[in-house]
Amino acid sequence: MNKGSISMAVIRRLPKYHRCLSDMIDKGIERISSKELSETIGFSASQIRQDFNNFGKFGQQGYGYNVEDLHSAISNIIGLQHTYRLIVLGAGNLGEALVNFGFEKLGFQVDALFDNNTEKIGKIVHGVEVLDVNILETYMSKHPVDIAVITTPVKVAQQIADRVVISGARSIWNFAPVDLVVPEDVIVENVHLVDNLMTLAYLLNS
Amino acid sequence: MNKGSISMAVIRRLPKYHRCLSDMIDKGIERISSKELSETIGFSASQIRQDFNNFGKFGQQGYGYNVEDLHSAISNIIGLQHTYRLIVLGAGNLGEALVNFGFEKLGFQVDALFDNNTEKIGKIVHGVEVLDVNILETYMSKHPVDIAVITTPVKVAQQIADRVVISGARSIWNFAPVDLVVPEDVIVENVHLVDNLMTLAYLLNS
DNA sequence: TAGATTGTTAATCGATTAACAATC
DNA sequence: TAGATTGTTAATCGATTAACAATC
Repeated sequence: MNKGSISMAVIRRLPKYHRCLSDMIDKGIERISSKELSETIGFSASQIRQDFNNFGKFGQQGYGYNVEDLHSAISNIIGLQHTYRLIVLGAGNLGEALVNFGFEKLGFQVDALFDNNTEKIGKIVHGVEVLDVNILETYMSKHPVDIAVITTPVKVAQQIADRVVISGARSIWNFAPVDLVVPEDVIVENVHLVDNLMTLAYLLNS
Repeated sequence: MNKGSISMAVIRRLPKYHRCLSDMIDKGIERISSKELSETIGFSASQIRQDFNNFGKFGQQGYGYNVEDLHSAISNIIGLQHTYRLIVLGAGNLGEALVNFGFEKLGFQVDALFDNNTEKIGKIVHGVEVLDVNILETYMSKHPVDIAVITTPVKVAQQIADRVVISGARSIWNFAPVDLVVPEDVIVENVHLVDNLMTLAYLLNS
Protein backbone atom coordinates (compact mmCIF):
# COMPACT_ATOMS: atom_id res chain seq x y z
CA MET A 1 0.00 0.00 0.00
CA ASN A 2 2.19 2.85 -1.22
CA LYS A 3 0.33 6.12 -0.78
CA GLY A 4 3.32 8.37 -1.21
CA SER A 5 1.67 10.17 -4.11
CA ILE A 6 -1.15 11.73 -2.07
CA SER A 7 -0.45 15.35 -1.18
CA MET A 8 -0.18 16.42 2.45
CA ALA A 9 -3.02 18.89 1.87
CA VAL A 10 -5.35 15.96 1.19
CA ILE A 11 -3.95 13.82 4.02
CA ARG A 12 -4.51 16.58 6.58
CA ARG A 13 -8.16 16.86 5.55
CA LEU A 14 -8.86 13.16 6.21
CA PRO A 15 -9.25 13.50 10.01
CA LYS A 16 -11.82 16.25 9.52
CA TYR A 17 -13.84 14.06 7.16
CA HIS A 18 -13.61 11.30 9.75
CA ARG A 19 -14.84 13.55 12.56
CA CYS A 20 -17.64 15.05 10.47
CA LEU A 21 -18.89 11.63 9.38
CA SER A 22 -18.74 10.35 12.97
CA ASP A 23 -21.00 13.23 13.99
CA MET A 24 -23.41 12.38 11.18
CA ILE A 25 -23.59 8.74 12.25
CA ASP A 26 -24.39 9.92 15.79
CA LYS A 27 -27.18 12.06 14.35
CA GLY A 28 -28.57 9.12 12.40
CA ILE A 29 -27.84 10.56 8.96
CA GLU A 30 -27.61 7.68 6.49
CA ARG A 31 -26.73 9.31 3.21
CA ILE A 32 -25.01 12.51 2.15
CA SER A 33 -24.12 14.24 -1.10
CA SER A 34 -20.84 16.08 -1.64
CA LYS A 35 -22.90 19.28 -1.77
CA GLU A 36 -24.50 18.66 1.64
CA LEU A 37 -21.20 17.57 3.17
CA SER A 38 -19.66 20.73 1.75
CA GLU A 39 -22.06 22.89 3.74
CA THR A 40 -21.21 21.13 7.00
CA ILE A 41 -17.47 20.75 6.60
CA GLY A 42 -16.59 23.93 4.74
CA PHE A 43 -14.67 22.38 1.84
CA SER A 44 -16.09 22.75 -1.69
CA ALA A 45 -18.12 19.88 -3.10
CA SER A 46 -15.64 19.64 -5.92
CA GLN A 47 -12.72 19.32 -3.53
CA ILE A 48 -14.54 16.67 -1.50
CA ARG A 49 -15.08 14.52 -4.60
CA GLN A 50 -11.49 15.06 -5.73
CA ASP A 51 -10.20 14.11 -2.28
CA PHE A 52 -12.17 10.87 -2.10
CA ASN A 53 -11.29 9.90 -5.66
CA ASN A 54 -7.62 9.83 -4.69
CA PHE A 55 -8.42 6.60 -2.89
CA GLY A 56 -11.21 4.96 -4.91
CA LYS A 57 -14.87 5.29 -5.79
CA PHE A 58 -17.02 5.50 -2.68
CA GLY A 59 -20.20 7.10 -3.99
CA GLN A 60 -23.00 6.39 -6.37
CA GLN A 61 -24.20 8.70 -9.14
CA GLY A 62 -27.59 10.17 -8.43
CA TYR A 63 -27.44 9.07 -4.78
CA GLY A 64 -24.36 10.42 -3.05
CA TYR A 65 -22.45 8.60 -0.33
CA ASN A 66 -23.60 6.17 2.34
CA VAL A 67 -22.40 7.78 5.58
CA GLU A 68 -21.47 4.56 7.40
CA ASP A 69 -19.65 3.10 4.40
CA LEU A 70 -17.75 6.31 3.74
CA HIS A 71 -16.81 6.67 7.39
CA SER A 72 -15.56 3.13 7.44
CA ALA A 73 -13.62 3.62 4.20
CA ILE A 74 -11.92 6.74 5.56
CA SER A 75 -11.11 4.99 8.84
CA ASN A 76 -9.31 2.33 6.82
CA ILE A 77 -7.53 4.87 4.61
CA ILE A 78 -6.22 6.63 7.72
CA GLY A 79 -5.25 3.27 9.19
CA LEU A 80 -7.61 3.19 12.17
CA GLN A 81 -8.19 -0.55 11.73
CA HIS A 82 -4.80 -0.96 13.46
CA THR A 83 -3.79 -0.28 17.05
CA TYR A 84 -0.79 1.98 17.59
CA ARG A 85 1.54 1.67 20.56
CA LEU A 86 2.69 4.90 22.13
CA ILE A 87 5.15 5.79 24.83
CA VAL A 88 5.25 9.26 26.34
CA LEU A 89 8.63 10.79 27.21
CA GLY A 90 8.15 13.21 30.08
CA ALA A 91 5.52 12.69 32.79
CA GLY A 92 4.77 16.36 33.44
CA ASN A 93 1.34 17.95 33.10
CA LEU A 94 1.42 17.66 29.34
CA GLY A 95 2.41 14.00 29.37
CA GLU A 96 -0.35 13.28 31.87
CA ALA A 97 -2.86 15.29 29.86
CA LEU A 98 -2.12 13.24 26.76
CA VAL A 99 -2.56 9.95 28.65
CA ASN A 100 -5.93 11.21 29.93
CA PHE A 101 -7.14 12.53 26.60
CA GLY A 102 -8.87 9.32 25.54
CA PHE A 103 -6.93 8.51 22.37
CA GLU A 104 -7.15 4.78 23.16
CA LYS A 105 -10.75 4.74 21.91
CA LEU A 106 -9.34 5.47 18.44
CA GLY A 107 -6.64 2.81 18.72
CA PHE A 108 -3.77 4.88 20.11
CA GLN A 109 -2.70 3.01 23.21
CA VAL A 110 -0.19 4.51 25.64
CA ASP A 111 1.88 1.67 27.09
CA ALA A 112 4.23 3.67 29.32
CA LEU A 113 5.36 7.07 30.51
CA PHE A 114 9.05 7.83 31.12
CA ASP A 115 10.61 10.41 33.40
CA ASN A 116 13.87 11.02 35.25
CA ASN A 117 12.21 12.41 38.37
CA THR A 118 12.33 9.79 41.14
CA GLU A 119 9.21 11.26 42.71
CA LYS A 120 7.24 10.45 39.58
CA ILE A 121 8.75 7.05 38.77
CA GLY A 122 6.45 4.21 39.83
CA LYS A 123 3.36 6.41 39.86
CA ILE A 124 0.32 5.17 37.88
CA VAL A 125 -1.37 7.73 35.60
CA HIS A 126 -4.74 6.71 34.19
CA GLY A 127 -3.61 3.09 34.40
CA VAL A 128 -0.19 3.74 32.82
CA GLU A 129 3.01 3.35 34.84
CA VAL A 130 5.74 5.98 34.93
CA LEU A 131 9.06 4.23 34.27
CA ASP A 132 12.63 5.39 34.81
CA VAL A 133 13.97 6.89 31.58
CA ASN A 134 17.21 5.00 32.30
CA ILE A 135 15.47 1.78 31.27
CA LEU A 136 14.10 3.26 28.02
CA GLU A 137 16.37 1.17 25.79
CA THR A 138 15.69 -2.02 27.76
CA TYR A 139 11.96 -1.37 27.56
CA MET A 140 12.04 -0.70 23.83
CA SER A 141 14.05 -3.85 23.13
CA LYS A 142 11.08 -5.79 24.53
CA HIS A 143 8.10 -3.68 23.42
CA PRO A 144 7.53 -2.30 19.92
CA VAL A 145 6.77 1.40 19.78
CA ASP A 146 4.95 3.00 16.86
CA ILE A 147 4.82 6.55 18.16
CA ALA A 148 7.16 8.15 20.71
CA VAL A 149 5.58 11.26 22.20
CA ILE A 150 8.10 13.88 23.31
CA THR A 151 6.87 16.20 26.07
CA THR A 152 10.25 16.80 27.69
CA PRO A 153 11.92 20.18 28.21
CA VAL A 154 13.35 21.51 24.94
CA LYS A 155 16.97 21.11 26.00
CA VAL A 156 16.74 17.30 26.19
CA ALA A 157 14.24 16.77 23.35
CA GLN A 158 16.83 16.06 20.66
CA GLN A 159 18.79 13.57 22.76
CA ILE A 160 15.59 11.74 23.73
CA ALA A 161 14.62 11.70 20.04
CA ASP A 162 18.01 10.16 19.20
CA ARG A 163 17.49 7.47 21.82
CA VAL A 164 13.99 6.45 20.74
CA VAL A 165 15.04 6.44 17.08
CA ILE A 166 18.04 4.18 17.76
CA SER A 167 15.76 1.89 19.76
CA GLY A 168 13.36 1.55 16.84
CA ALA A 169 10.55 4.10 17.19
CA ARG A 170 8.90 4.53 13.79
CA SER A 171 7.59 8.02 14.41
CA ILE A 172 7.72 10.94 16.84
CA TRP A 173 4.93 13.23 18.03
CA ASN A 174 6.91 16.22 19.19
CA PHE A 175 5.65 18.88 21.60
CA ALA A 176 9.04 20.50 22.29
CA PRO A 177 9.68 23.83 20.52
CA VAL A 178 12.54 22.54 18.38
CA ASP A 179 12.87 21.03 14.91
CA LEU A 180 14.19 17.56 15.57
CA VAL A 181 16.80 16.00 13.33
CA VAL A 182 15.94 12.37 12.55
CA PRO A 183 16.68 9.81 9.80
CA GLU A 184 14.42 10.29 6.81
CA ASP A 185 12.43 7.09 7.41
CA VAL A 186 11.28 8.36 10.81
CA ILE A 187 8.10 10.43 10.67
CA VAL A 188 7.89 13.54 12.84
CA GLU A 189 4.65 15.33 13.58
CA ASN A 190 5.19 18.59 15.42
CA VAL A 191 2.80 20.39 17.74
CA HIS A 192 4.54 23.74 17.98
CA LEU A 193 2.38 25.49 20.55
CA VAL A 194 4.49 28.64 20.55
CA ASP A 195 4.06 28.87 16.77
CA ASN A 196 0.28 28.65 17.18
CA LEU A 197 0.31 31.45 19.73
CA MET A 198 2.47 33.62 17.47
CA THR A 199 0.08 33.04 14.58
CA LEU A 200 -2.77 34.17 16.81
CA ALA A 201 -0.79 37.25 17.84
CA TYR A 202 -0.20 38.14 14.19
CA LEU A 203 -3.85 37.70 13.28
CA LEU A 204 -4.95 39.80 16.26
CA ASN A 205 -2.99 42.73 14.79
CA SER A 206 -4.08 42.38 11.18
CA MET B 1 -1.79 48.08 9.92
CA ASN B 2 -3.96 45.94 7.65
CA LYS B 3 -2.06 42.80 6.76
CA GLY B 4 -5.02 40.90 5.39
CA SER B 5 -3.32 40.40 2.07
CA ILE B 6 -0.53 38.16 3.39
CA SER B 7 -1.25 34.48 2.75
CA MET B 8 -1.58 32.07 5.67
CA ALA B 9 1.27 30.03 4.21
CA VAL B 10 3.61 32.97 4.80
CA ILE B 11 2.15 33.82 8.22
CA ARG B 12 2.67 30.28 9.48
CA ARG B 13 6.34 30.40 8.51
CA LEU B 14 7.00 33.54 10.58
CA PRO B 15 7.32 31.74 13.94
CA LYS B 16 9.90 29.39 12.47
CA TYR B 17 11.96 32.32 11.22
CA HIS B 18 11.67 33.83 14.67
CA ARG B 19 12.85 30.65 16.40
CA CYS B 20 15.69 30.08 13.94
CA LEU B 21 16.95 33.64 14.32
CA SER B 22 16.71 33.41 18.13
CA ASP B 23 18.97 30.35 17.95
CA MET B 24 21.44 32.24 15.76
CA ILE B 25 21.58 35.14 18.20
CA ASP B 26 22.30 32.64 20.99
CA LYS B 27 25.13 31.22 18.88
CA GLY B 28 26.56 34.70 18.30
CA ILE B 29 25.91 34.74 14.54
CA GLU B 30 25.72 38.37 13.42
CA ARG B 31 24.92 38.17 9.73
CA ILE B 32 23.24 35.66 7.46
CA SER B 33 22.43 35.37 3.76
CA SER B 34 19.17 33.92 2.48
CA LYS B 35 21.24 31.02 1.14
CA GLU B 36 22.76 30.23 4.55
CA LEU B 37 19.42 30.63 6.31
CA SER B 38 17.91 28.31 3.73
CA GLU B 39 20.28 25.52 4.75
CA THR B 40 19.36 25.85 8.41
CA ILE B 41 15.63 26.38 8.13
CA GLY B 42 14.80 24.19 5.14
CA PHE B 43 12.94 26.77 3.06
CA SER B 44 14.41 27.82 -0.30
CA ALA B 45 16.49 31.02 -0.41
CA SER B 46 14.05 32.36 -2.97
CA GLN B 47 11.10 31.72 -0.71
CA ILE B 48 12.85 33.35 2.24
CA ARG B 49 13.45 36.54 0.28
CA GLN B 50 9.89 36.50 -1.06
CA ASP B 51 8.52 36.03 2.45
CA PHE B 52 10.49 38.92 3.94
CA ASN B 53 9.65 41.22 1.04
CA ASN B 54 5.98 40.91 1.88
CA PHE B 55 6.72 43.17 4.83
CA GLY B 56 9.55 45.44 3.70
CA LYS B 57 13.24 45.49 2.81
CA PHE B 58 15.32 44.07 5.63
CA GLY B 59 18.55 43.10 3.87
CA GLN B 60 21.39 44.70 2.03
CA GLN B 61 22.66 43.66 -1.39
CA GLY B 62 26.04 42.00 -1.27
CA TYR B 63 25.81 41.55 2.49
CA GLY B 64 22.68 39.65 3.50
CA TYR B 65 20.72 40.26 6.68
CA ASN B 66 21.80 41.42 10.11
CA VAL B 67 20.54 38.68 12.43
CA GLU B 68 19.55 40.91 15.35
CA ASP B 69 17.80 43.45 13.13
CA LEU B 70 15.93 40.77 11.21
CA HIS B 71 14.91 39.01 14.41
CA SER B 72 13.64 42.24 15.84
CA ALA B 73 11.77 43.07 12.62
CA ILE B 74 10.07 39.68 12.59
CA SER B 75 9.17 40.00 16.27
CA ASN B 76 7.40 43.24 15.43
CA ILE B 77 5.69 41.79 12.36
CA ILE B 78 4.31 38.96 14.50
CA GLY B 79 3.30 41.47 17.15
CA LEU B 80 5.59 40.35 19.98
CA GLN B 81 6.15 43.95 21.07
CA HIS B 82 2.74 43.67 22.74
CA THR B 83 1.63 41.63 25.74
CA TYR B 84 -1.35 39.36 25.28
CA ARG B 85 -3.77 38.49 28.08
CA LEU B 86 -4.93 34.91 28.22
CA ILE B 87 -7.44 33.02 30.28
CA VAL B 88 -7.56 29.25 30.31
CA LEU B 89 -10.93 27.52 30.42
CA GLY B 90 -10.53 24.15 32.10
CA ALA B 91 -7.97 23.56 34.86
CA GLY B 92 -7.20 19.93 34.03
CA ASN B 93 -3.77 18.57 33.17
CA LEU B 94 -3.75 20.33 29.83
CA GLY B 95 -4.76 23.68 31.27
CA GLU B 96 -2.06 23.37 33.92
CA ALA B 97 0.50 22.29 31.35
CA LEU B 98 -0.18 25.40 29.29
CA VAL B 99 0.21 27.67 32.32
CA ASN B 100 3.54 26.00 33.08
CA PHE B 101 4.84 26.08 29.51
CA GLY B 102 6.59 29.43 29.85
CA PHE B 103 4.71 31.44 27.23
CA GLU B 104 4.90 34.56 29.42
CA LYS B 105 8.53 35.07 28.34
CA LEU B 106 7.19 35.78 24.86
CA GLY B 107 4.48 38.11 26.12
CA PHE B 108 1.59 35.69 26.50
CA GLN B 109 0.43 36.18 30.06
CA VAL B 110 -2.12 33.86 31.66
CA ASP B 111 -4.23 35.90 34.06
CA ALA B 112 -6.64 33.21 35.27
CA LEU B 113 -7.78 29.63 34.99
CA PHE B 114 -11.46 28.70 35.17
CA ASP B 115 -13.07 25.43 36.21
CA ASN B 116 -16.36 24.16 37.59
CA ASN B 117 -14.78 21.63 39.96
CA THR B 118 -14.97 22.95 43.53
CA GLU B 119 -11.87 20.96 44.46
CA LYS B 120 -9.85 22.96 41.95
CA ILE B 121 -11.36 26.40 42.50
CA GLY B 122 -9.08 28.57 44.65
CA LYS B 123 -5.98 26.53 43.89
CA ILE B 124 -2.91 28.43 42.62
CA VAL B 125 -1.16 26.98 39.56
CA HIS B 126 2.24 28.45 38.74
CA GLY B 127 1.09 31.71 40.33
CA VAL B 128 -2.28 31.73 38.56
CA GLU B 129 -5.53 31.31 40.48
CA VAL B 130 -8.26 28.87 39.49
CA LEU B 131 -11.57 30.75 39.49
CA ASP B 132 -15.13 29.49 39.46
CA VAL B 133 -16.40 29.40 35.88
CA ASN B 134 -19.66 30.86 37.22
CA ILE B 135 -17.92 34.22 37.57
CA LEU B 136 -16.48 34.12 34.03
CA GLU B 137 -18.71 36.95 32.76
CA THR B 138 -18.08 39.08 35.85
CA TYR B 139 -14.34 38.55 35.49
CA MET B 140 -14.35 39.42 31.79
CA SER B 141 -16.35 42.58 32.35
CA LYS B 142 -13.41 43.82 34.46
CA HIS B 143 -10.41 42.30 32.67
CA PRO B 144 -9.76 42.43 28.92
CA VAL B 145 -8.97 39.07 27.34
CA ASP B 146 -7.08 38.74 24.07
CA ILE B 147 -6.96 34.96 23.89
CA ALA B 148 -9.35 32.50 25.53
CA VAL B 149 -7.79 29.05 25.70
CA ILE B 150 -10.32 26.21 25.64
CA THR B 151 -9.14 22.99 27.27
CA THR B 152 -12.55 21.82 28.46
CA PRO B 153 -14.23 18.52 27.57
CA VAL B 154 -15.56 18.58 24.02
CA LYS B 155 -19.21 18.55 25.07
CA VAL B 156 -19.01 21.97 26.76
CA ALA B 157 -16.45 23.57 24.40
CA GLN B 158 -19.00 25.30 22.15
CA GLN B 159 -21.01 26.76 25.03
CA ILE B 160 -17.84 28.04 26.70
CA ALA B 161 -16.79 29.53 23.37
CA ASP B 162 -20.16 31.29 23.12
CA ARG B 163 -19.70 32.72 26.61
CA VAL B 164 -16.19 34.08 26.08
CA VAL B 165 -17.17 35.53 22.70
CA ILE B 166 -20.19 37.35 24.16
CA SER B 167 -17.97 38.66 26.95
CA GLY B 168 -15.49 40.10 24.46
CA ALA B 169 -12.69 37.62 23.82
CA ARG B 170 -10.96 38.56 20.55
CA SER B 171 -9.63 35.09 19.79
CA ILE B 172 -9.81 31.46 20.87
CA TRP B 173 -7.04 28.89 21.11
CA ASN B 174 -9.04 25.68 20.96
CA PHE B 175 -7.81 22.27 22.15
CA ALA B 176 -11.19 20.54 22.07
CA PRO B 177 -11.80 18.19 19.13
CA VAL B 178 -14.61 20.22 17.59
CA ASP B 179 -14.87 22.97 15.01
CA LEU B 180 -16.23 25.90 16.94
CA VAL B 181 -18.80 28.23 15.45
CA VAL B 182 -17.94 31.87 16.18
CA PRO B 183 -18.63 35.31 14.65
CA GLU B 184 -16.28 36.05 11.76
CA ASP B 185 -14.34 38.74 13.62
CA VAL B 186 -13.26 36.23 16.27
CA ILE B 187 -10.07 34.36 15.39
CA VAL B 188 -9.90 30.64 16.16
CA GLU B 189 -6.65 28.70 16.21
CA ASN B 190 -7.24 24.97 16.60
CA VAL B 191 -4.87 22.41 18.08
CA HIS B 192 -6.60 19.24 16.93
CA LEU B 193 -4.49 16.61 18.65
CA VAL B 194 -6.59 13.72 17.35
CA ASP B 195 -6.08 15.00 13.81
CA ASN B 196 -2.31 15.03 14.34
CA LEU B 197 -2.37 11.44 15.58
CA MET B 198 -4.46 10.36 12.61
CA THR B 199 -2.03 12.02 10.23
CA LEU B 200 0.79 10.09 11.90
CA ALA B 201 -1.20 6.87 11.58
CA TYR B 202 -1.71 7.50 7.86
CA LEU B 203 1.95 8.24 7.28
CA LEU B 204 2.99 5.12 9.21
CA ASN B 205 1.09 3.02 6.67
CA SER B 206 2.25 4.75 3.51
C1' DT C 1 36.05 48.37 -8.68
C1' DA C 2 34.65 43.38 -8.43
C1' DG C 3 32.07 40.07 -5.97
C1' DA C 4 28.16 39.00 -3.54
C1' DT C 5 23.50 39.01 -2.51
C1' DT C 6 19.26 41.32 -2.29
C1' DG C 7 14.64 42.75 -4.21
C1' DT C 8 11.61 41.73 -7.76
C1' DT C 9 9.79 40.00 -12.04
C1' DA C 10 8.83 35.97 -14.81
C1' DA C 11 8.23 30.95 -15.16
C1' DT C 12 6.79 26.82 -13.17
C1' DC C 13 4.44 23.90 -10.39
C1' DG C 14 0.68 22.20 -7.66
C1' DA C 15 -3.78 22.66 -5.63
C1' DT C 16 -8.47 24.20 -6.03
C1' DT C 17 -12.51 25.10 -8.66
C1' DA C 18 -15.53 24.61 -12.61
C1' DA C 19 -17.71 21.93 -15.93
C1' DC C 20 -19.81 18.01 -17.81
C1' DA C 21 -20.20 13.25 -19.52
C1' DA C 22 -21.25 8.94 -17.31
C1' DT C 23 -24.55 6.51 -14.80
C1' DC C 24 -27.34 5.25 -10.89
C1' DT D 1 -37.43 7.47 -18.05
C1' DA D 2 -36.03 11.88 -15.77
C1' DG D 3 -33.54 13.85 -12.14
C1' DA D 4 -29.66 13.82 -9.38
C1' DT D 5 -25.01 13.38 -8.33
C1' DT D 6 -20.80 11.17 -8.97
C1' DG D 7 -16.11 10.61 -11.18
C1' DT D 8 -13.04 12.93 -13.97
C1' DT D 9 -11.14 16.19 -17.19
C1' DA D 10 -10.15 21.00 -18.12
C1' DA D 11 -9.54 25.76 -16.43
C1' DT D 12 -8.18 28.74 -12.93
C1' DC D 13 -5.90 30.32 -9.16
C1' DG D 14 -2.21 30.78 -5.94
C1' DA D 15 2.21 29.53 -4.15
C1' DT D 16 6.92 28.26 -5.03
C1' DT D 17 11.03 28.45 -7.71
C1' DA D 18 14.12 30.45 -11.09
C1' DA D 19 16.36 34.20 -13.03
C1' DC D 20 18.49 38.54 -13.15
C1' DA D 21 18.94 43.58 -12.83
C1' DA D 22 19.93 46.64 -9.06
C1' DT D 23 23.13 47.84 -5.73
C1' DC D 24 25.80 47.49 -1.56
